[in-house]
Amino acid sequence: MTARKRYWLMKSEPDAFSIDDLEKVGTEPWNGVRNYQARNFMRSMQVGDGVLFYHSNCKEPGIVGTATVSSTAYPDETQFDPKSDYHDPKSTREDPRWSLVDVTFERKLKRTITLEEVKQHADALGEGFALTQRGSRLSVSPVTAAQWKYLLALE
DNA sequence: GCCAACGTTGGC
DNA sequence: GCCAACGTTGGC
Repeated sequence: MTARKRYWLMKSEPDAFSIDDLEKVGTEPWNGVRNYQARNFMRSMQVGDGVLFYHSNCKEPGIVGTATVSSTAYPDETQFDPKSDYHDPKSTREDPRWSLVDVTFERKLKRTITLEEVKQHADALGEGFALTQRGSRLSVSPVTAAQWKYLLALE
């Protein structure tokens, strides 16, 4: 079964986990997502899908690199760990509530494509792009092939 | 640190 | 099932 490659935007706070951190570890389980919509997007991911890595809640928010999805979704272990910030007492092993995928470093962009710059291209990106949609706080969201191409051409 | 936007929770 | 209260996100 091969599905057509799809594309995603994944946000991370660089203080917590940056593109440099991903480069260092190579592959990271994308744990801690506790939003159903974001979770559902991860559950629909396929190995090989492209990821735009976005730095949020920092001095210069923007797209800083690319990664690839390197596993399909599986249960996020941190939900079962009482000591974790991400612990969810309502989740059970029999019926895990939260999933994650593994994300593997691909490359850092030569420069940050800042949120400010992305906004200047809002019209070209069209509707339904998370970063230019007002009020969108989803940490995982879909990107079209056209948006992917357009954004990386800005680099 | 402020605050708008939005998701979740829980009383009724 | 409504909705007020509360918590979180994330730009600024």
